[in-house]
Amino acid sequence: MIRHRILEQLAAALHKAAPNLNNLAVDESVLSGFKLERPRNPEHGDYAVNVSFLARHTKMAPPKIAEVISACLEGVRPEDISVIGGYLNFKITEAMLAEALAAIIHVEKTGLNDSQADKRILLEYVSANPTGPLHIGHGRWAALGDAIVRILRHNGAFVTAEFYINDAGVQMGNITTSVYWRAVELLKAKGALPKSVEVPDVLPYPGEYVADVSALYLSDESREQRFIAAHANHADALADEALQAELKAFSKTVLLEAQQALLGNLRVHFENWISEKEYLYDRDVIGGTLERLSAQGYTYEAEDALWFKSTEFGDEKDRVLRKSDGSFTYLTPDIAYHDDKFNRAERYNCILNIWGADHHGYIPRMRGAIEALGHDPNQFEVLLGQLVNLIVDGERTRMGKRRKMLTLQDVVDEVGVDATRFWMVSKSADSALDFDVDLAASASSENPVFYVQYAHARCCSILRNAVEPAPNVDTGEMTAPFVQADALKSFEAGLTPHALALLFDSLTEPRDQAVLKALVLLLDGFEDTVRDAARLRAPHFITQYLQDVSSQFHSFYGVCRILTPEPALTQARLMLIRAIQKTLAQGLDLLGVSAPEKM
RNA sequence: GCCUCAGUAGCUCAGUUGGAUAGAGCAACCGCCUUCUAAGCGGUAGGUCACAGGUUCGAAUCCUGUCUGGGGUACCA
Repeated sequence: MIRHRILEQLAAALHKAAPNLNNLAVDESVLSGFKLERPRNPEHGDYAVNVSFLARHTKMAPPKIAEVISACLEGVRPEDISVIGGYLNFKITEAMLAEALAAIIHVEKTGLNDSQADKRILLEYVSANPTGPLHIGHGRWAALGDAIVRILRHNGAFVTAEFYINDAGVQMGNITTSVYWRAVELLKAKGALPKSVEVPDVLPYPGEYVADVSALYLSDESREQRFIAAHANHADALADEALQAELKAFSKTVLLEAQQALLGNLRVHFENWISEKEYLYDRDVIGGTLERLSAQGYTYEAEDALWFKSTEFGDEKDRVLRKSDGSFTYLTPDIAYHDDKFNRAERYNCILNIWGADHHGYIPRMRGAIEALGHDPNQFEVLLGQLVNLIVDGERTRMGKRRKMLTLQDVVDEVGVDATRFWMVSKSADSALDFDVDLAASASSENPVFYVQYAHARCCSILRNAVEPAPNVDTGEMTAPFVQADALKSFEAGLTPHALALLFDSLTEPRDQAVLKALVLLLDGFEDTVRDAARLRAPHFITQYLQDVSSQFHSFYGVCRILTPEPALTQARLMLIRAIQKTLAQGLDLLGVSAPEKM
C-alpha cells in the first residue's frame, strides 16, 4: 500500500518538523487532515497532499509549511518530491510500483484487511411477507445486503445475515382470504361448487399468482375434499378455523419457498430465517418484552389500547403496541425481535438493518424502544434504501398497482443474475433507482457488468494463450508457447520486485508509462476502496472501482503487447495481467457477480 | 404543515470527514480490426454542480432560506 507508506512518512516528518511549525501539537486529529489524492495534472506528481489545513494551527503560510515538512521527509528521494503552493507532490518510483505489484501477486486474496475486525454485525435484510413473489425492490435490498455482507467479511467483521419472515399479522390473513376465494372460483369452474356461490369482486391480493397457490392446494384430492366439506358446513368457510389455519400454513410455505429459491438463484445467502410466528408468537417472547417496557414505565393504556411512550425518545407521537381488538401492531413483535437480537449469544455490537425509504418514519420509534429496553441505540443502524422505479415502455410504473406486475423473477429471467446484481448495487442506496426493463434486457453493451467481465475474461485469455501452443498464422504449424507453464508458475511463486524491472523498463513512451503507472496505483489502492465500501456500506464504490480498473486495463492492452517473443519480458508483463485478473475476480466476488474466464 | 432522500453534461449517475482545471457510462461526431477476444481503444464536442445568501485562504461538498421531484407522516406492514 503505497498510500499508507507515504502517509506514515508524512506523519514522521510532521513530528520532526513540529518545532519549526510554531510548536504544532501533532496528534491523531491533525494527522487525519492529510488527504492523499491523485492529481489530475501529471506535473503535480503521482500523489499529492494539501497542507493548507495546517495554516490555522501554525499561523504560517501554506507554501512555507509545505517547505518545512518536505525538508523533514525521510526515505523519499528529493527529486521525487516537489512543493507547489500549499501542496506536497510525490513522484512514485518504479521500485515502489514493482513492490506493490509483487505484493498483489503474493497475497492470496486482494484487498483483505481487518478494518472491521472489532465488529460483530447482525444484518437483517429483504424480510418480505410470504404473501407473494418478491418484487424488483426486494431485488435491490437482496443485492445490496449480500454485497455488504461479503464486503464486511472481507474487512474482518463477523457477520450474520438474517431474513425475518413476516408470517404473522393481518397480511397473512389477507393472503389466506385471497387464496380461499380463488379456490372457490376454481371449484365453481369445474362444477364442484354451485354457481350460486358469490366471490367478492376485489380481493386483498389480486395478483394472478394467488390462483396458482389455490390450484396447487386443490391438486391434492384429500385437501380438495376437505375444502368442499368445510364449505358445505359453513356459510363462509373461512370461519372454519382448521381450514383457515391449513390454508394459511400452505400459502406461507409455497410462497416462502418460491422466495427462497429465487434468492438462492441470486446467490443471496442467509444464515438465519426467523419466523415471526414461530420465533416470537409461539414462544411467547413478546409478552416478556412488553413487561420490561411497562416495568420501566414506558407504556400506558388509553382508548382501549396499549401505547408506547416513544415521544420520550424523540418520536413525533406515541405508538400503539396492542390494538383495541387485543392484537399487536407490527411494531410490537418487531420490538421483541430487536430486543432478542441484542440478547443473542453471539453478542453482536452492531444491529444493522436494510429498510426501504418508505419505512423511514419507523426508525425513531424502534430506536426509542431499543433504548427503553436498556440497549445502546448507537449499536442500532438502519441503512435506508430509496425505492426502485420500474420503467416499462419508457414509462415509470408504480409497483404493485398493476394486476400483473413484473416480479423480480421476471427481471432475472430477462437480464440474468450477474447483470441484475451489478445493476442493483451500482448506484448509491440514497438515490432512487430507475430500472429500465427494456434497456437492461436488450442492451448488453449498455450494461457495465459486461465491460468488467470482459476485462476479466480477456486477462484469462492472455494467461491461457501464454502457455498454450498456437498455430502459426502463415504456415499453420504449431509453435511453442510464449512461456513454459512450469516456468511461469515458479516465476510467479518466487516473484521479487526486482524481477519486474523489465515490465517498467520496456515501455519507452511517457504516455504508455503513465497508463502502466496509473494501472498499478489503481490495483494498489484496491484495499482502500474495500475499506471505504465497508465503512460507508457502499458497494457502489466497488462497481465504480472495477470499471476504472477495466478501463485502465483496456487502455494498456491497446498500447502494450503482453505476449512477446522474449520469454523474460513476457513473464514480467504477465504478472501485471495476473494482478489485474486477481483483483477483478475478487471485486466481482465481493458483489456476488461471476468472473467468467471466457466470453 | 412536519420528517427524509434527491436535484451535477442531451440521458443515467459518480464525486463522504471542504482543496489544484468538476468526472464516467450511454447518446452525438471523427478515427482504429492481417497481430494476445473490436463485448475493445484513441479523439472531438457537451457544465450558471436547481436558485439565493452565509461560513472559509478555499464550497458540488458545510449552514440558512427558496423552488422542483420521490418517499413517509395508521390501532397497515
